[in-house]
Amino acid sequence: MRKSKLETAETRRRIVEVAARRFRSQGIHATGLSDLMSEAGLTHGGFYRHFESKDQLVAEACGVGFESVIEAFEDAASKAAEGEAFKSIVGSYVSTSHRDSTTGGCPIAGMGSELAHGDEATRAAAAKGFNDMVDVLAKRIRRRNADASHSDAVFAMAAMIGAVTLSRIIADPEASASVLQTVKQHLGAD
Amino acid sequence: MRKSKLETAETRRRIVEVAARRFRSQGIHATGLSDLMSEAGLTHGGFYRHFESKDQLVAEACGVGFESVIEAFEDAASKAAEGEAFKSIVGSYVSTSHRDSTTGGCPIAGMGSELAHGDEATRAAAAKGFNDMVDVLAKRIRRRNADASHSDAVFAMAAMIGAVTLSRIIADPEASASVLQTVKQHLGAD
DNA sequence: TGTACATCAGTGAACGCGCGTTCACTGATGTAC
DNA sequence: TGTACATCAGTGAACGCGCGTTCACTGATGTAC
Repeated sequence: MRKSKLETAETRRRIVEVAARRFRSQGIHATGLSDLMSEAGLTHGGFYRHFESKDQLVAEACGVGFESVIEAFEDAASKAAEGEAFKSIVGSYVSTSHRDSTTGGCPIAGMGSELAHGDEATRAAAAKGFNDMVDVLAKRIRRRNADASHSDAVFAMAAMIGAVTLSRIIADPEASASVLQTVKQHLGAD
Repeated sequence: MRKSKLETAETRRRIVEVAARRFRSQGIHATGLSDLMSEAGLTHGGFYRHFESKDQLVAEACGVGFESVIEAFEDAASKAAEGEAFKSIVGSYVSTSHRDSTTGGCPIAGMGSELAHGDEATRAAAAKGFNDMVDVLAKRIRRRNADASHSDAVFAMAAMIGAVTLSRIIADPEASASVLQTVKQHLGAD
């Protein structure tokens, strides 16, 4: 039953992608490896041919999750009109469609409180992801100097993450959307 | 072995308090009822004399958690100089001591991503807690009208929640504190 | 290039464990007379 | 106020279940000659 190197790499990639989706949408603790593996078309026994532990998968899935967010940032920026890239990024992040995204979304918004209790590699991946998001955002902020842009980007990201986290907790659709709208407006992206 | 009504009420209160502490510091899924009960000085079998389910306890513990945060808000405000109440509240929330608090802290910062998957009562308790925090904060914001103060308070809370969530994920103490400092500064509370 | 053998991806059963929940039981509390 | 009985808080064992992890096995892939 041995698979070719290509197939093996493909399988591994598929497991990480499924994990990145499920961890973000359901949470880390709430997602079992058996479910994950069967969604990837495998039985759970094979998991340890690819990973040392669930923790290792969490860290990798976290990294992959951020990659998709960074891509979305770049996308939003490139589609925006001249000088509107910042607004475009904020608008795409602080949105009902990000809130309702079951397959993707920002790892910090989706599993933030669980990441705080993650192992070293997981927290490192999350911190790197955050820094990457900040850097992409900072580049789109017009300020007198780079430090000011960076500081503005950190602040904006904190508000954006808080907004999406809150919007997912608040069950009433109007109240939930209102939080998003308020934060978007205060960041000058409405 | 039956206990008096007073003792029963006291026991129940103790379970909720222990739960409010542990859920916030370790997360909901990561906290077992057996651990909880033994920390409250009981065996786990007695749990269902007080609660219908773990979910019910989660909702109540969430409510109790917010009460302590509201208290901290009022405390910070009352100790502040004239016109500095807003700064004082933000400063106490966006702080390393809140970040490092193992026994308390804001339920949304401590278990935000898990609350998003909570049952109806839990999410209702969380939404109420958020609105309460916003209201207390809004009262301390001097603005032309109440709506503007409320809007400012929602925005500030989102940034504050994001900041503490992030600071708990980022392992490097300097980088973690820097996020807190940046957000505090942008909210005018440094 | 062909052959013999080692490697290892994936299977499926099993491991020990802790989870939330249930239950028979105990005996002090609360209540009805 | 005193007594008989029902209630029920708490115990400790057990329930079924799913968790993360391990392992013997299969057989195609990869490798060495």
